[in-house]
Amino acid sequence: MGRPREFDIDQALERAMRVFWARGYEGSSLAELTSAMGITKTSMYAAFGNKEQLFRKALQRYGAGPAAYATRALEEPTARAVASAFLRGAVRTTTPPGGPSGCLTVQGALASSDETQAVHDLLVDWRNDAGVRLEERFRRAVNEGDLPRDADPRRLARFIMTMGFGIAVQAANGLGPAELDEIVDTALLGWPA
Amino acid sequence: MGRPREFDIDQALERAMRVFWARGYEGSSLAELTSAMGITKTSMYAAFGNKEQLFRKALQRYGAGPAAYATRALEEPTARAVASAFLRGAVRTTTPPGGPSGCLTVQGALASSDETQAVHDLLVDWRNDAGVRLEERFRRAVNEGDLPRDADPRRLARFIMTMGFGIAVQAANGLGPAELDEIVDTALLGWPA
DNA sequence: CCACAACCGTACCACTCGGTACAGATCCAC
DNA sequence: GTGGATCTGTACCGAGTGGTACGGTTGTGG
Repeated sequence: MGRPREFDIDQALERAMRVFWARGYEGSSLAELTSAMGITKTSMYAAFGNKEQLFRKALQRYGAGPAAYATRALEEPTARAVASAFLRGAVRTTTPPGGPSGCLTVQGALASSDETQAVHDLLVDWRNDAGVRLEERFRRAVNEGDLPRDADPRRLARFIMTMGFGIAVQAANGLGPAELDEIVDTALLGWPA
Repeated sequence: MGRPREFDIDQALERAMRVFWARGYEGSSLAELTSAMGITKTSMYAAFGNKEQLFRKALQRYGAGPAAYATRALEEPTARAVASAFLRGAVRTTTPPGGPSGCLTVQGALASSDETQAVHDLLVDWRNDAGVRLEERFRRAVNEGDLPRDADPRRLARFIMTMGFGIAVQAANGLGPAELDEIVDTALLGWPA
């Protein structure tokens, strides 16, 4: 039906994701986005709707790609292994050799002007969801006796999430994976049991 | 001498600081800034130079005001007390009852477009300086026998800074002081000695 | 009292922003 | 091969951006 699109929609989305990752939502202009995607504004609007929807799809891709470590970590056998895998995944993702430093979901829109509020809220939910999944995993660990009975899963999950966010900022600050791994080691010193 | 200015420059700067705090550098338009400051663009340019210099002065004010806890914490007698005071100060500053949540130096310009690069770099330096001061304090603690001889001051400082940044993100995410204090407790469980 | 210096407000500047109208190009189904 | 559907590029839109020119206003020093 009709003229087929001349660009690879997947590759274009990947490139848009990287721009958002490096520049944040507000800092990414349509000009830079479409230039990186190798298409014109018109094609972008036809394929993705508008800037906000492009960001939403880029965020989905981020969750399924670079941030998939967060979901994979939940499958580790013990709570400690989950925490460790989560944080080390965060380290690797926020310091990719050839890509932008930091975390898309943190740099995307931490502060919010009126018009970016929707995106801001979207990211708040995204980050909170990640924390909830971690909390549920730790709750399971308590039930399974993997964590002490008096351990507080919510508290532990919030602690790990806090470390993850902090790692994202440190990565944006210029710290490399080796230094961040040391920080993770330090953070896990007080881990229960 | 000429006509004296009709507004309180200190109060105007305070209000500008709060706008930057809530909106970030890019998200703060001159219209919103000057409206909050209660002056016109012309007066703002006459008094502060331009948007970037206004931000620099707002950042100075932030360091001397809301973020002064970071310097005060260094005066605590033990390394543990320093770490605790630092993080609890971060909690209180990032969750002010009537003010914007989060930390100006984190939300200000985490991601950087080309034109905000200067501000971005300024904030990177600011954050790194805070880490260095903490590191020096912990090094002193090792020398004084307050921390174990095999403790790594830089590593500990980076860990505490990471927690501070994470707390800022969690505050922007909606967590309150009580929940953040719990996280601080959890973080300090593994503190040496 | 008056000249000069500084401040204030309006009106404006070039530019960029996200977004769109429209015409031409390119394909598939019939 | 032709109609209709879709994609592409250009040219454009109104609104908002940071920043400024300029004339009117308000003060102080001589």
